Amino acid sequence: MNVQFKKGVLELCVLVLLDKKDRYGYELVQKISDQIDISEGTVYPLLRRLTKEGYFTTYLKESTEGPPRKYYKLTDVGRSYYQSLLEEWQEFTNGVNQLIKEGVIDD
Amino acid sequence: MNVQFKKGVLELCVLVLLDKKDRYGYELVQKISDQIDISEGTVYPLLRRLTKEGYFTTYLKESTEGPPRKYYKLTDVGRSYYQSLLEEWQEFTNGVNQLIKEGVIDD
DNA sequence: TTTTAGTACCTTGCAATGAACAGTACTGTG
DNA sequence: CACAGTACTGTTCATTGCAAGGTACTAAAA
Repeated sequence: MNVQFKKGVLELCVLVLLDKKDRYGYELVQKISDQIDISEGTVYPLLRRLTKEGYFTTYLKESTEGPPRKYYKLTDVGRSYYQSLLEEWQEFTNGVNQLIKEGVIDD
Repeated sequence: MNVQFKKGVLELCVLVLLDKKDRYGYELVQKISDQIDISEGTVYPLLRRLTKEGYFTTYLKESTEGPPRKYYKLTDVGRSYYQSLLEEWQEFTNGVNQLIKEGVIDD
């Protein structure tokens, strides 16, 4: 899986998953890994940065399956940011896919 | 336009456009800029790298509209690389879009 | 009790690449 | 000649995912 493609997208993936419900870090890693190959070591610094920037808040919650979990919760600012990032992603991929189409059909 | 999304994709864009016909650098910049916002300063080092790696060959051609143009031509190796990169892109964006869908519909 | 395995979180140095900037060179036109 | 448009080049920097290497908690097995 091309590392460079992934840049900038992890952020979007995390935001998407948190839009609907709070999740803990390991869970985010697992959900994302279902679809794209990522490194766990990447996600935590990212979560910390986005929290620091005000997009998430965090809280601890005891778990019956292991150690306490640190949950991440999207803020209003985070939700707003997510929506603009999602738009950018769609605009961007449409542009690339358009180019792919043009490349294929000539001009 | 999110800079990080673009990483790794410029390569694909250039390869796509050259798959069907030889093009010169400035033309590539223009065609890509039609769809996504890029910096000219980025493309030439990329073209040089991909040429060095054997994916393109180059030739000069006089132009009636300005200075001579340096054309880029995809090699067989380049074509092969393009096809695998295209597959990766599609796999990757499918994965991300799947996550976006899941994020939206919950789990 | 200690060890192990699974769960869950954290840190650091590095590689890669797009942007921004600052040029150079060619050609035709005014 | 100067200018504008065409076309190409080089360098430094910021950003972020990877890989590697941990730490800590809990329950179950030895």
